[in-house]
Amino acid sequence: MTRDIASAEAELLARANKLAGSTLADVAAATGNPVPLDLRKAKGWIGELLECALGATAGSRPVPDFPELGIEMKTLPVGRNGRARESTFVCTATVRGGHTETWENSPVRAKLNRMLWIPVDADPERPLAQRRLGRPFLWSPCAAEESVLRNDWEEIMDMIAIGELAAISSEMGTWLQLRPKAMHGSARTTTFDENGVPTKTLPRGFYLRAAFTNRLLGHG
DNA sequence: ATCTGATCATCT
DNA sequence: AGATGATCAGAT
Repeated sequence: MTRDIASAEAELLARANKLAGSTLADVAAATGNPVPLDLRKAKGWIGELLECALGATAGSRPVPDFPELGIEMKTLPVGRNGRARESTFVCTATVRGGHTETWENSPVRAKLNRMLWIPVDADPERPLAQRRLGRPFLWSPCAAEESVLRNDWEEIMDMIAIGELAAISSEMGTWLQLRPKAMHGSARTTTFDENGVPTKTLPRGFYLRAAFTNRLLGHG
């Protein structure tokens, strides 16, 4: 890593650190965003608020939030017990088969390679506006962690490559899992079955299990 | 349509 | 209570 990337990364972390302890109402006021009553119809609101506050530039492109730094930012909803309340969406899964994607050049690895995690109070008893941000931290997988993540990814992608998407269960994967990622249950995208015939299927995404993010929170 | 941001709601 | 399966909003 070059020195300017390293310092830009440190500067991003410093800016995120200044937000630690703020309420969502504070951040919303500073960025000129209204706070919704709850997240039922604004599920991504906290993530979008923090992207706005920190100046993420990726938009909805399938690249890390801070492309020039190679950093992916994620909010991490934490319950009163200090543990993650939800899995973490990583990115859409390429479900169209073909064996061109490798772990090394996959979008999953590009995002997991360097992440800025921002814990957020997600106590459902506390009104959204009063929830506070925790202390952000940068993370990259160590060799052992990357090996597990890579194995999960390869098992899933191997099944997709041979047309066995329909047989993939959400229970596959130690830390990475494949789950529906769609507007509703009748959404469809194209995949290829075991005979190579184009077939419609529910779009899927890769998610990190809470068992994984809890390790990052010190609850391994 | 398909990507991003995720949490909700239900089942076990 | 935890995990799976379903769903909601916005950008391109």
